Amino acid sequence: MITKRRGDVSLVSVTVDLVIFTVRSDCLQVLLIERGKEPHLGSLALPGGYVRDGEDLDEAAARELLEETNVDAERLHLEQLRTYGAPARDPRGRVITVAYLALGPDLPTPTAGTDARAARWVPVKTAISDETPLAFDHKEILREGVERARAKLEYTTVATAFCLEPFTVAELRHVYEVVWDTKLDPSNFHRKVTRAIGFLVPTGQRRVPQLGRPAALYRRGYATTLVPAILRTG
Amino acid sequence: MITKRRGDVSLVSVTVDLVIFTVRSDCLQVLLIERGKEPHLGSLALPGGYVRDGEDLDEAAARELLEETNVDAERLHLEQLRTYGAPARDPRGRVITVAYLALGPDLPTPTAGTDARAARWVPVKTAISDETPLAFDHKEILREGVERARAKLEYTTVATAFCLEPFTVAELRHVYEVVWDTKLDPSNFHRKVTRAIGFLVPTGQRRVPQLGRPAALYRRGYATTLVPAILRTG
DNA sequence: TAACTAATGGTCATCTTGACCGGAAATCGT
DNA sequence: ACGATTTCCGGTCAAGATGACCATTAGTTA
Repeated sequence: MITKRRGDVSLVSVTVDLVIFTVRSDCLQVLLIERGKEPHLGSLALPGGYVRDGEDLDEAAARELLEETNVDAERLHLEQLRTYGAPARDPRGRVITVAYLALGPDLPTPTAGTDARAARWVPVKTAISDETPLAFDHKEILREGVERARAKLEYTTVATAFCLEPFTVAELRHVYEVVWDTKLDPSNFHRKVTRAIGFLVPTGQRRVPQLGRPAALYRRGYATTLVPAILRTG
Repeated sequence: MITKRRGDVSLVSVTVDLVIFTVRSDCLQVLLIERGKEPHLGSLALPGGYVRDGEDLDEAAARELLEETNVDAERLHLEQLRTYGAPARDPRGRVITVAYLALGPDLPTPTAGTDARAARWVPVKTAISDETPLAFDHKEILREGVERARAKLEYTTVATAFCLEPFTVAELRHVYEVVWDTKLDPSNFHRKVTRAIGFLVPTGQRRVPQLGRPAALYRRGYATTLVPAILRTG
């Protein structure tokens, strides 16, 4: 293991890794790359990379997001998840990684990044299963990302980050159903979501669907916390 | 600024910083140290220190906790808060810090640690005010720690981490009142906490106070999430 | 024009919450 | 000894939230 010191202090490399979720084809999907170099060459992994000199952590996450998905971080919800620093988590030496959670609407199919052979969307159900090995400790990171996303839908308004504006209540409900993997009563969901203060702003427009009654269109409101919360039960 | 590289990759120093809260004399207090060396010599700061070779982040946090407070981390609630890595946050060079939140019962007055001239409890109200300068970005970290602690009391059972077992419902209520800086209705609070599943385990014992009716004694239950949650309102 | 589908509104029993009252169980002062 | 005082803790009640479910609305399709 390579170890350098600055004075009495050990030095480490710092990376950011991204858990990027979207809702695609009725399914919560995560962006994974096929690693293009060692270690773990060819393995599936979370996209990420080294934090550069003079770069803040959030900046590094936004930059990696742009590189891997060609989507401006402005349009996504991006928040820090947790930092992972087990001494042996990377065979190259002491590398700690700051994991970020990114939530966005159905994004363009990503191009392969610099260090990756390929990048693609993988259903979360597949990615977290034991049959899908992931590089480093990325499976643990992914699992915590899923749990964080699920929990945040309860008491924050982040679910709207999965929707392209303007969106319908049904689209928002679909997000909840997919992320939580449950069915929700359309009528009760409609009531909750429209009464929650600052959650949705009606545009006055309507969208005519393939089938059924046209639905009102909304934009995100100013609220970030959801009161009252929408709780998972059962 | 000192910068070293390993191959193409910049190397940074990693520290852990601790936001240690306790409830003392009707007041939420945070453990601060007076720095014993540069930079920010003499300033108030959060306790913390460098992560050592071969040491996991949680281990480093537990070790620093022990060094600064002489309290075994087993008895405290310890969780990662967030990682701070603004490029210029430390004049010594690139140093990122993994902040931890620690919650515990009224702890023994701490001894000064290795890098500190003195360590003492400071009321949070004082510590976050503009009249109290803190070293580095520690004021921002402290503010986020306070907000995290307040939020966690709503939907988790961590409030019991502030209590020495066994404890009474009134002691637990006191924790909520101090952390949230509100008054709570004793009767309604009693109903909520005793009905919340897995929150409290009755010991069958009672404690006779200076004044008033004896109170039943409880221990922590198995639950970590609080259902139903106890929400702050108004 | 009837059938179909999805959006959205309404009803109702149940549960939770906050405000508040009152009894229980201890100590203290006289 | 006995009431005053304090705190614990149980009970009541109205208001609001929730889940289950039905009804209406507004489109398309056969």
